Amino acid sequence: MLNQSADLDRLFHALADPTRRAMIERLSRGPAPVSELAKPIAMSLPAVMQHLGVLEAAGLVRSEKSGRVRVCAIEPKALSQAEQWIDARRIEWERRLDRLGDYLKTLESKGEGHDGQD
Amino acid sequence: MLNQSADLDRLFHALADPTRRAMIERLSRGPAPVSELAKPIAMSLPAVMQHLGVLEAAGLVRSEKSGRVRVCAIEPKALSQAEQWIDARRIEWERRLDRLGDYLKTLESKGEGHDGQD
DNA sequence: TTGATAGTTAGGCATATGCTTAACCAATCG
DNA sequence: CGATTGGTTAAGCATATGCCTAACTATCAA
Repeated sequence: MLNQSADLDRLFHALADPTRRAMIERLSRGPAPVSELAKPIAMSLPAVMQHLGVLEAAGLVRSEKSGRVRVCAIEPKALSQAEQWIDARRIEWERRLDRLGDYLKTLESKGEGHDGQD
Repeated sequence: MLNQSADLDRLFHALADPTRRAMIERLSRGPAPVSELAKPIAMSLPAVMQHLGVLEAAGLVRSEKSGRVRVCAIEPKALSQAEQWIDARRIEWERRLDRLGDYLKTLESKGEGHDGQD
């Protein structure tokens, strides 16, 4: 659990590209060899491989060579790590709003007749 | 709902930096002026402003000037957009595994005595 | 009105990213 | 074997990103 920040860097960076997201979308429908991943992408194969490298470095995809084809598959754990970070923020934010709401209610019941806006 | 992809690009890109995530973490505990955001960051003010710009461009943060201070606040809708994309992938992926599971169960009950591994 | 505070603009520079082409390697297939 | 298919490596280049310093503007306070 050390240096989780660098993991998140790689994770979100990997997701910040439409080509890479398209690759993930394809892979979430099932494993595929590199050439099939590349098919719908208007780009040279080496470029596709580089994107794949980014996805693997982020832990989002794992791939294995069998014969001369490299089969890629999604690694859903990484995705949920990203989700967890976002979730944690949302929870913090909502808790804050709840506290604020409680506070405002307290004001309301204590000093009837004030107009205390945030 | 046009060109949602560019939105996601900006969104994930904004999240792919530890300084920017730290700013979001701070803001999810409540609004703050730029100078307070900058305090824990070992970086020049202009650099912090640039990060803020990225966050605003991504729709993650909104800010407003009152007097000579600019007060920043989190914009939680943007975060949930990112979450939605991730969620959609997870759902696709899980549905696929369910189908696969069903299929394997079918095989099992039809051809008892085979050893059909994936 | 002068000075301090908070932010902004401009310009520049080092490194990272996203792509390309060309050449190369390794498993099939005829 | 020799050609083809699928992937890989290397080198190079254009643009984007992340930072800096210096100079500037706009409040607020004495």
